[in-house]
Amino acid sequence: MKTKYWLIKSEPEVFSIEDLSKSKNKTTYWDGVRNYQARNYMRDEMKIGDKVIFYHSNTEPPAAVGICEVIKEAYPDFTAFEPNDPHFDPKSKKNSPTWFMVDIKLIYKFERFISLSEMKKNKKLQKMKLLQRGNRLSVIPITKVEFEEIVKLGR
DNA sequence: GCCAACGTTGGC
DNA sequence: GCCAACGTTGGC
Repeated sequence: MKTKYWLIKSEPEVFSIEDLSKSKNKTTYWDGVRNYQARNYMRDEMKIGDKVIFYHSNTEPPAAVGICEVIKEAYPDFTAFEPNDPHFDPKSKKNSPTWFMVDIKLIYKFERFISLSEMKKNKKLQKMKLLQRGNRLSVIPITKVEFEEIVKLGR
């Protein structure tokens, strides 16, 4: 199975890479994806061993902050079933869930965060969907070249 | 099936 | 805090 590469967004106020670093086994379930396209990527294409850039959105500055690995493939996002959860979705049923999550484990946090503006200036990263206008997806496929370029900058 | 209204995302 | 760009909802 060929390794795929992804970029996932999180608002650090909600869940930051420091939070992940402090989590048990540096592992978390990636809950709360409520967009069909992002869900399809997670549910249908994310496989164990895939590599993931962790990105901080809606903060100053927005930046790539570390790398993770997929350690569990898609299973139902149980937060959609819990009425008190901010991600509750009454349309998602336990016997036919709408929403899915994967588990990711931190590989390491970057020594140097790579800001969005730095990525915009980088020739090798120009085609990333992250940089395209109006992009709002929280799970974005990237290429191996893009992944390795960001890792090189952030190491 | 169209599309206006509304809600959310996320850079700035 | 603003607002452009989207996605979703629901009346018709």
